[in-house]
Amino acid sequence: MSMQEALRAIRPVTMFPPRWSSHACSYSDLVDPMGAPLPVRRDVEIYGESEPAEHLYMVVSGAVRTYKVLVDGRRQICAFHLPGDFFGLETGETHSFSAEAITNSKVLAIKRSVVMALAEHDNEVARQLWTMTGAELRRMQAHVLLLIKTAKERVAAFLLEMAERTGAPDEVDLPMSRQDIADYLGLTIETVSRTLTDLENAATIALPSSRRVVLRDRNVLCHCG
Amino acid sequence: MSMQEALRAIRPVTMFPPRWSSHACSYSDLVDPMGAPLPVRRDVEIYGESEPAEHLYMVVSGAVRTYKVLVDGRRQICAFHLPGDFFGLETGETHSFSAEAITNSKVLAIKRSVVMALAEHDNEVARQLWTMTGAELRRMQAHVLLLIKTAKERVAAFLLEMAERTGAPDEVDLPMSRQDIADYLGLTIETVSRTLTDLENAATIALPSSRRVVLRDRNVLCHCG
DNA sequence: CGACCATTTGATATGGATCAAGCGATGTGG
DNA sequence: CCACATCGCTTGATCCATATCAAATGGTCG
Repeated sequence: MSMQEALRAIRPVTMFPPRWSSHACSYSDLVDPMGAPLPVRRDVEIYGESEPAEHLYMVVSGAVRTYKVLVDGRRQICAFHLPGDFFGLETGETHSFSAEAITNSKVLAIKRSVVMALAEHDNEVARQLWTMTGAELRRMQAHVLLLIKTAKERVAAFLLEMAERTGAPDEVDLPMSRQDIADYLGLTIETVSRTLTDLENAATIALPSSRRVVLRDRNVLCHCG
Repeated sequence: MSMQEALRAIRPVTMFPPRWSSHACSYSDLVDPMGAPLPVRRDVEIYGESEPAEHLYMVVSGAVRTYKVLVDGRRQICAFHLPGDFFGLETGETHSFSAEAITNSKVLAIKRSVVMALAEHDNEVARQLWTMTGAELRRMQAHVLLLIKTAKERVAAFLLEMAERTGAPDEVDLPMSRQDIADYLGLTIETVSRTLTDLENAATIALPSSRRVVLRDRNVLCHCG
């Protein structure tokens, strides 16, 4: 039985209606049992860093960012999570990041205790948990390699990554703002914007609108920028 | 039974004498079964990236670096591994990095197939594997946060990390060269050197020798540099 | 239409890279 | 035992990619 099958097999216990008001309280206060996919509105926090990690999550629709804010206010986005992606599966007792919906999204919240109990008896579930964490690790390793490259290389790699992950071969609809992209790539919005303009001028990409990118020359994108 | 106890319980099958000649062939060609700690000389490769990941490793003594070399020759050191640390435990079929001894070291090589078989029957071993990967993930996340900071902050954080990990409260003996540090922090040797000199001039650290650092003001080091 | 927000574009500043030279240990051969 | 080569590290001078500051543009919603 795969992880996802296992998760699906858990009978929804309760479904909470989407009636919290903006940032008033944390999403995770409300989602105690595992339930049906829950709507989260744009920019609403799903959990905060250092909160106890009682759940892990799967994106059903929309997009989620996990991030950390440094003391001086700088924000580093750790990852973007798209439909099908799990997030919040750190092994420790508390979350190491915060998570917010980028657009109105639906996420499935799963009680850690339930998964852990399942893993106890089902080796396959335990292995899936490990594999998922390993995939996350690989992504972080790739991110480290990104951060030592030039602005052009980072933006190009980001576009390729997004194209890859959304499945669309050479057209991407970005759910996130320039600020989100900048905070993910360790750049400023101005540099991201300028780099995109440069790529467009070089006919490597096209920008029908600011959130829509057409990859016109994957080859050039791959070989740096 | 803990992971380490489990690993200890595996009877050494063969011990290979340390008789390979420098880079002539990969260390991992020689270490087929799990055996007693094996000596690896300074700068000798333990495994290369994209080699099949047949083993995972534990540092017994010395220090190991895992790294990746980009097409243009830049090298990014992903992690330093000190005695007691495991490395090479990616979940995929092949290693995603290369590993080399920084100083003459001893490493324990463990067959993945043996560990996997063990994990199959022993939930505790499976859980340990997961926890270790989770710890690695956290370290990578911390590394990403490092790479968006200033040179001074990176160097300060590096010194604190090393002090933390070696256990010595305020004196560190660095096993690695300035180039290693630079490639870990995403800086140049010149910048690392200058930053250390600045910290010394500010009486935040002392440098009895280039490889030995005394932390004189942890507080200042924590609050940036 | 007008306010607002995200994005782009322009001008300037700067942190760290690069290029280049000097210095201090360690080791080797005469 | 000392000249000398080597290697890792430090220091200095200059350059450049990206940040920063500032303003213009454009799209969206009341």
